[in-house]
Amino acid sequence: MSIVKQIQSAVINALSTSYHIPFTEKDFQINQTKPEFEGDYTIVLFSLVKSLKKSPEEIGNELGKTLINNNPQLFTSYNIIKGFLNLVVDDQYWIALLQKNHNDICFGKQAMNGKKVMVEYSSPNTNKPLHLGHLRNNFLGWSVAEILKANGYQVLKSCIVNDRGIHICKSMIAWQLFANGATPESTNQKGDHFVGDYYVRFNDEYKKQIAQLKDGGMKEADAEKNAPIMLQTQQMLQDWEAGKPEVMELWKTMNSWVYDGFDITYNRIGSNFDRTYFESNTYLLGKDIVQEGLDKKVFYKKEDGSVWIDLTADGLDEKLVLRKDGTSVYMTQDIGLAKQKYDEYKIDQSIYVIGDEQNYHMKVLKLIAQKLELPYADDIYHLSYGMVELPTGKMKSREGTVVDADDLVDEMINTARHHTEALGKVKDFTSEELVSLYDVIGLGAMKFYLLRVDPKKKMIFNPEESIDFHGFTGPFIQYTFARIKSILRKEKSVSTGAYSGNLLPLEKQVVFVAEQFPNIITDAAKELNPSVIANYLFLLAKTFNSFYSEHSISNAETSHKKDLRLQIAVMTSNILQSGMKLLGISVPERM
RNA sequence: GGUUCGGUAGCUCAGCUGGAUAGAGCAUCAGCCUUCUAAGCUGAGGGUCAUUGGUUCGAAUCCAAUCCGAAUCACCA
Repeated sequence: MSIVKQIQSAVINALSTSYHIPFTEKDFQINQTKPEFEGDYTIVLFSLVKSLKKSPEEIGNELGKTLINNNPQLFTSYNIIKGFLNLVVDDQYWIALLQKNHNDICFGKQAMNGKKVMVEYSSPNTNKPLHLGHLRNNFLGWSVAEILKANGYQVLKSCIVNDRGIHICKSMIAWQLFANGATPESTNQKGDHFVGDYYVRFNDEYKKQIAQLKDGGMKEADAEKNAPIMLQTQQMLQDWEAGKPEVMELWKTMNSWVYDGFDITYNRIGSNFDRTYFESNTYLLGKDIVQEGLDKKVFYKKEDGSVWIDLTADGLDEKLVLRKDGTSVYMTQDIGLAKQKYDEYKIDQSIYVIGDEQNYHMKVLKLIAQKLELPYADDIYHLSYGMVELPTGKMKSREGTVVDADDLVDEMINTARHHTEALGKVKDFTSEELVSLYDVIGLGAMKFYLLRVDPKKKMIFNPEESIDFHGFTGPFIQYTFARIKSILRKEKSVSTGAYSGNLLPLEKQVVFVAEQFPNIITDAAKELNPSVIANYLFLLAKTFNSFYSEHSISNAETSHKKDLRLQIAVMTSNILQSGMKLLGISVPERM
C-alpha cells in the first residue's frame, strides 16, 4: 500500500475515533510538503473546520498527536503552520521500503486483472510514407499498450491499413502514366517513398490540368471534376471495385512496395501489431448493421435510397450511413470493424488512437453504436491526440511540407552519433555496439520528445531546432541509468540488508520519489497519458543526480552507508528502466 | 454560425478532482571535473497564469461573459 493511502486511512481512523463522525478520504486533502517546511506529507485542515467547528490549529494539534500515538512506526513528528499539518515520516519506513523493493524489477506493476483491451493505432495509408504525425501516433499507441499491460490488462495492438479508395488510385494512375515501368528496385528507392512520389506527381499533374481547363474557359468546380487524370482515377476505382484483373494486379504490386517500406520503418522505430486489418477487407462490413438499424428505426431511408441517422436531438447533425447506390461510407465501415473486433476477441475495451481532427466522427460512431444498443458501444474509447504542427502551420503531404519519419529517424541517430563522438566515452565499443547505441539514444530522444507532452494538446515541432539531448529529455534519463550501471559493474554484490541509521535529506528524497512509481503507473493508465510517466522519470533522474553529485556511493562514509546507497542506486535504475520501457524506450548500459 | 479543444517565463511545456511565496527544460549569466560517467550538479535573472466579473477562509485551477487561435460540422477517408 502506498504511503499516501496509509496516511489517508490513518487520518480517517484518527478522525473517526476522536470525533465520532464518519470521514472518507474526500473530506481532506493530502499534499507533499513544500520543501521550505519540515515534513514529508501535509494534511490540509481547512476542509475539516466546518464539520468539526474548531480552529485549524486545534484540529491540527489533536490530529497530529493522535496520528503519532496510533502510528508510531509511521510518523516521528508533526508541525502546524497556518492550516497545514506537516507530518514527518519515520526514516525506518523509507529504509524498509527500499530494502523490500530495490531489487524488484516488477516494482509498481499490477497483477493480471483478466480484462482484455485492444489498442488501435498507426493507421497508415498505402499511398505515402509515414510522417511525424504517424510517429506521435505510433509512440502513443505503443506506450499506452505498455502502460495498460503494466496495469494488468491483456492488450492487443491492432492496426487498420487504409489500402483502398480514390487516394490509392491516384498514385496508381500517376505510376501508369509517368513511371515507364520503374520500380523501387530499379530506382533504388524505399517502396513507400517511391509510391509517395507518384501521389505527389498526381497532384502536380491534376493542378496543371485544372489550370489548363480554366484557361479554356471552364469554371473551377467543373475543371476539378473533369480533369482527365481525375476521370481516369475514378474509372480505376470502379475497375478496382469490380475486381478487374490488371487493376488488382497493379494495386497488389504497388501496395507490396509500400509494405516493404513500412516494414523497414516499423522495424526501426520498434513498433509492431498483433492484428492488422486491411480496409480492402473491411470496407463492405457494416451493411448488415445498417439493415438492423433500419429495422430498429434508428436509421431512416431518404427518397433517393440513401440511409441516414438523425442526431440533431443530441446536438449533432444528420449523418449518412449508406450511400444512395448502396455502398458504404467511412462510418459504416467503422461500425462494422468495431463489431468484428468485438466478435473476434471479446474485448472489454477498444481504444482508438486517432487525431483530434476526428473527434466528431468518433463521437458519432460511439453514439450510433449506443443507439443500436450494440454490446460493445460503451467500450469504444477515442484516445484523441493533437496534431504535430510546424512553426509555419499544418503539415500537408500534398504540398510536400511534411517531416518524413525516415528522415527524422536518420537525423536523430546522426545527432546521437555526433554527441557521442564528441564526448569520446565509448572508444572501446565495437562498431555494432556503436550502431545500436546511436539507435537507442537517437530514438530515445525522439520518442521522449513526442511523449513528454500531454497527448491531447497539439504540439509544435521546429525542424530548424534539433531535438535536445540535455535537460528534460530521453538521453538525460538514459545517461542517469548508464551512470548507475557503471557503478554497479564495479561492485561485486549489493547487500540486501536493512540500514539501521538515519537518512540524509538527499538519500531520503530519492526513496521518497521512488515510492511513488506504482501510483504513477496507475495514474498514467487512468488518463491513458504517457507524459505522466515521462515527467515522473525526469523527476526521479534529477533527484538521483542531485544525490549522486553530493554523496559518493562507492566511497561512502561507512560500509553500511555504502550498502544503503547501492540499494538506492539499484532501485532507481530499475525504475528508470521499467519506466522507459513503458514509453517504448531502451536504456543503454553505457553511453 | 453550431459544437469541441486550447491561451501559464523570450521559446517548448508541467501544474487544472481549489491550498502555503506559480514550477521544469531550453536560451542568458555566474560557479563546480587530479575523487563513482560534466549528456551532470549548484545558483541568478526572467510571470498582470489572455481579459473582466463571480463563487469562498483561499482561484492558474470552478462558473459566466469577452478577446485570440485551432479542429470539426462531406454521398472524402
